[in-house]
Amino acid sequence: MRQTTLSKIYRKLFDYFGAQGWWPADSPFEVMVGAILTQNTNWQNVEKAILALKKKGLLEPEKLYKLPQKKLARFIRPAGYFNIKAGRLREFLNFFHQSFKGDIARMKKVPLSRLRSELLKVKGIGKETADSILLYALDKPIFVVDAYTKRVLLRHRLISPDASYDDIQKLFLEHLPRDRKLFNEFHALLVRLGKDYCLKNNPRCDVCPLGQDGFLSKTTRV
DNA sequence: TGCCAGGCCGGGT
DNA sequence: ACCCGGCATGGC
Repeated sequence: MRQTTLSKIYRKLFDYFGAQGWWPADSPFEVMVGAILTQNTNWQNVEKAILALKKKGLLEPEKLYKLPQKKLARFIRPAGYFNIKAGRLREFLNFFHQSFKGDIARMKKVPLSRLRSELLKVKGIGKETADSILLYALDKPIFVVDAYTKRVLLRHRLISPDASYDDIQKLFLEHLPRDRKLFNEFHALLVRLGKDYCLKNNPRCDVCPLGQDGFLSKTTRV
């Protein structure tokens, strides 16, 4: 891939869609909770769960930390997998409390690579969730790869079907300036494109902003 | 009405 | 190192 390929795609998406204003949340803590709740789940359902917690004033580090898992599960029910996710949130909240006393600023002081490996040790936090937390809650310069990212890149022949998370992440990290605002906006734009034009069952390739037959020539294939 | 949504884990090969 | 089943609600 040429250096400019991703930059061109970014410019094209930004010109077309404009700024996406991610992550939709009132606080970094809400981003972290949302990142776990949205695992393999429609964002609309996550919003319901978030709202349920907000209504009870529970969407704060200490409050949620003290909430029994059983009750937590009841509030986040609309987000699906609620028992699994209650357990995962519990794991994360323990980590957040024990390592940083529930303090975002304290957490932000840890260097990116070390914080990432610590997050990945938390049961229930995988690469995408960790990177979402790092980028969108803590302003760290890391790129988030998700199902939309893969689908869009695959459709435009910029990756092979068996490309791994790390393969795809490397593309962005190695071909773009290390700029957290760029990473933030770019990923949000890819999701937007994925939602509006690159759906699994209803693709609208004929009117895709990046072009119908793949964005660039075949020589740019990875 | 079935299919899908901003994954991850644990056990098996 | 992969592959698969399980986890669950709500919208279209």
